[in-house]
Amino acid sequence: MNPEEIDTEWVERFPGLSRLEPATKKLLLQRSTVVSMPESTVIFGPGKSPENMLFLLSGTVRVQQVSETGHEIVLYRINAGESCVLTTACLLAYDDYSAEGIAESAVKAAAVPRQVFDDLVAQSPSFRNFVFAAFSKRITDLFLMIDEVAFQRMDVRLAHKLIELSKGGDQISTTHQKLSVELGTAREVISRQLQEFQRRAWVEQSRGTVRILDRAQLEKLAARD
Amino acid sequence: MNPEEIDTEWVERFPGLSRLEPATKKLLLQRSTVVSMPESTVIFGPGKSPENMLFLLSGTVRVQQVSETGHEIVLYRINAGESCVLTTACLLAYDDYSAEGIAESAVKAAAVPRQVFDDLVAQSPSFRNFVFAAFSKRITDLFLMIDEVAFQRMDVRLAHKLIELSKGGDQISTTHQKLSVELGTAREVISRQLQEFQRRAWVEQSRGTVRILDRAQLEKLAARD
DNA sequence: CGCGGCTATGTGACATTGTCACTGTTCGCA
DNA sequence: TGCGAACAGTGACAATGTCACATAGCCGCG
Repeated sequence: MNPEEIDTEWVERFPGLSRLEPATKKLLLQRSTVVSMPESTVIFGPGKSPENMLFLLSGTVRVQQVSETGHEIVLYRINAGESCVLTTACLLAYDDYSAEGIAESAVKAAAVPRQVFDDLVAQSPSFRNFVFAAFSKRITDLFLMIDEVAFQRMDVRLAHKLIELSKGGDQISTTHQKLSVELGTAREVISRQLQEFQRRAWVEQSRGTVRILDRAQLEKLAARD
Repeated sequence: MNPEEIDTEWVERFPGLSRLEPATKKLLLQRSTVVSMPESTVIFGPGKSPENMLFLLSGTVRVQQVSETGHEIVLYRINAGESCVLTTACLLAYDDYSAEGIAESAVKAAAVPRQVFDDLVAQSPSFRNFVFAAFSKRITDLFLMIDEVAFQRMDVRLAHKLIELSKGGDQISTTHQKLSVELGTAREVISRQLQEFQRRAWVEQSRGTVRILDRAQLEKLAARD
């Protein structure tokens, strides 16, 4: 909790919630607290179920999975304006699973107690709509991810990920190791693919960064699906 | 709808619903209709959103995905006692996606109109609980599936799938092609793996069937994760 | 400055899996 | 009986994963 940054109007700036009934907004604001967490905080994980539902106001949370074999893969990210509802709900129901949520940057979020969340779902049709839409989006995204992991070529997936991580810029600060976790593959595979991209003058590498030289070509490859 | 098979007590036999409040049960029974569908019915799919939520009373529904490349993979099955809530909800929210649900056997289900479903969520805490538990289970299962597809060896996955499909018996009626769709791989890969299993005398093959000879060895391999 | 120690990256050999283009086999049925 | 469709087998090759290393850049510290 960060007193000087309390924002009693956060609901208005939350895309999915601004159209709620006034009474619902009031309840949300009254019964929630705004919390801040530094980068790298483990927000939830094995044996660490949160007791609150979070609504992300700023920052991003990376949700990833570590399998028994030590392999890791990034499942998805929760950005400002989205909620952890589903992941939180999952943890409440099945606390023996292996995904964890990590603050990828400093994070500010509204924490809503479980009971309040339940009341909101009961009271507000538009809040129900918001929650079910979030669940639905997540499930359909997971469907697409399964399809990609199972059937997509690595070069296409890497090109796609580079475009995504560049966020419009041309410089990406990351390592081959981190990229391999993003895609659920081995570091060596990333190294080889990046070398091939470099050979084609699509990217330029230096220790810890990848610079995009020919975005158009990368996008063309990424579109192959 | 199948008049002679109407079962006004189905709610009682539904594991997740039998503990609902009496008023909720009554509402469910009054406002739903029991429908029957023959095997191979496409219950939902691209461009075919159902207007009702289904609660499966008997039979199973296979949910699979067809990607643009023509590859297929089975995502999960819905068995008697479970509901299509999530998949249906997904379709309502994002009707441009590619998963489809197919009756794997003759299916009997209770159809609940969307509006009634919404009312139930609003009214009944235990129905909410049921719905969120279903969503949560599905999402955690999808997490596990992503992990398996990304990191598990094919022989382990096939052994696992054979055990699962055998349902305790030793005879499985399926083709290499169907097994490849179950695991999201190519038919040739299944053929090779089954030949290896056969060489080790773990299974016996004939056209359209696989017979398990050494379940213990298959289970031992399947446990490798 | 130079020297470890750490992290990041490169490399080659090999195993596994996916793809392609076939062939052969079995089954149902006209 | 012959034909077509579905099912299964095969070999060559490409793509990806695994392993055991080697090499290179970075940083703090004496």
